[in-house]
Amino acid sequence: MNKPAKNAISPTRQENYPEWFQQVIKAADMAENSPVRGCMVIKPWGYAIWENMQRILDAEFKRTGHQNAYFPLFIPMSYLEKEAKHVEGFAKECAVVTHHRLEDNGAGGLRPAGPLEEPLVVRPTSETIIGAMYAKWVQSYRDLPILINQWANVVRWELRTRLFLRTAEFLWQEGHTVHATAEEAIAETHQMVHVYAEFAEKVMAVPVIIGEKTPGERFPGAVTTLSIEAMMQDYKALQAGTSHFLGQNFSKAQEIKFQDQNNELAFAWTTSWGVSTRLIGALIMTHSDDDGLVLPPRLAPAHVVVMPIYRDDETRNEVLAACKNLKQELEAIRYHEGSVRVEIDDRDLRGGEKKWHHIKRGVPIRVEIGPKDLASDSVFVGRRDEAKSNGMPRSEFTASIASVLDQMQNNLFAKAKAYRDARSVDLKTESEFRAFFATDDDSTKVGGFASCFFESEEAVKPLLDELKVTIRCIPIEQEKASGTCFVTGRPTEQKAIFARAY
RNA sequence: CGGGGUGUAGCGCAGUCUGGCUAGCGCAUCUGGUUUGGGACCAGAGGGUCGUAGGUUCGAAUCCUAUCACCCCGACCA
Repeated sequence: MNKPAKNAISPTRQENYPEWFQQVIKAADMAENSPVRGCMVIKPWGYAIWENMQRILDAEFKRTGHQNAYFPLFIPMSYLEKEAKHVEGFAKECAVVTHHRLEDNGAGGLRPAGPLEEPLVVRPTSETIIGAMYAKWVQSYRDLPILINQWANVVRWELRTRLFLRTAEFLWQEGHTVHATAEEAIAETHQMVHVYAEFAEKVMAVPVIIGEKTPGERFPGAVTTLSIEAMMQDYKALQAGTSHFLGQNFSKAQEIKFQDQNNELAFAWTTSWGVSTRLIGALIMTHSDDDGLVLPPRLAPAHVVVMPIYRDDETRNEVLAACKNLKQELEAIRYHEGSVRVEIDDRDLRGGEKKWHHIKRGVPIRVEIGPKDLASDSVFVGRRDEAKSNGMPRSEFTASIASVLDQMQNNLFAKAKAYRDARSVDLKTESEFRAFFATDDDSTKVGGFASCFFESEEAVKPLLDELKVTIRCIPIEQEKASGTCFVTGRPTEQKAIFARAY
């Protein structure tokens, strides 16, 4: 049977966006659901993207003075109870270990043996366990700041899960820092949200808005939560990273105290910040098209896939040798923090099938080399962002590869930004707001980012609940201004981005 | 937790109402052949505790009871 002639992915984005998202992941072979409810298996192609993210972010964390460490997966339940808002926020979604060891149940199966004295919570986030250690480590102002990050998995027992966007277990990094002053901690919080924004825009080619969360959307126990917000192709917002100023809430709950330079005992100021495998979801939903995954070159596990074309064993060796030679030459070319990454695909598959395989996986550049190309010392090149392939002299290809990759990277960002800006509006009244978020039966693609003055969360909540819209953030870079609340009509200086969200 | 739905080959499904050939189809896989600068074609093959347990019956994928799992809508989602 022939595959659809037009698009590799069915349904298309227009037809059914959520289903399209699942199909892109499947077609690119990035991840799949596991036998464990809500938990995904990240397959090599997906994991390689994560490794690229890790490597680049980790270098940024180190550059900004942080070190990596590792803390336990299990947290004594009592630790979580110490900060009231924190418990409230996380209790419902915690997985809890109540027993240790297994024994024969007498029916050929197993059963848990000994109950634990105190249940252990599988970390939903590590503020409490890390704070408990910090309390021991911090005695003097000379012990500060503590700037530590950990790469880990966390578990949040969500009721409804979706690959990469919300899974019961996910991979992330969490930075946890301790400072002597509020100013320093606040500066850290801002520094890290800017690291995330820079990463999103420069590496992921995903335009983001940096903003502050309103009290209702804040991390439980935080004084201030900063986030980066991105717009997906269905115009919904995705929170892609957060950075929290925790004030002294956790240090008081956990007794993180130190003697300052005036010989007085003071509670420390803490922060935490994190990004997760959800970034991969953001990547997919920002750039991919109806032919599958589209990867920004800086994160692509392979920049170039080389496909040898041959009919018989005679040409095979010759063509393969040329492919290996090209791979070697390309790999000697520097590209950002490494070199050009090249794969040779000499699997025994038909050419068309191979080509589509790599299109669906989002490889930026495909190169085909056959006997005719050898004769003319040229290569046949296809770009993921262009429908047609073109022949060109081999030397021209190798000389331009780095700049072509950069150009593709920049194009992706520009395209995503234009897409977002086209759906970002300023709205002044409730009727404008309702019209903007009105549900269209023919399409799930309605709404976008609405920038509006609002009096308070309470004042707009009923309308937001009705329309399933949330306050994403109060952008930190917007100009100070005053206007009138789009719901109550009363004067206010608060202005936020409103959107439907994942 | 409330409402609805589905469990049959790796994936997608038909068959269930009305019990009865050896449980079938498409895709995928494997083999052989013809092909090959573009998602091939022909022929053949392998692959199933019909979610699980019990019951009714000469006979159960099909009827009955219980149970488990998953999906959709809602609630929930710092």
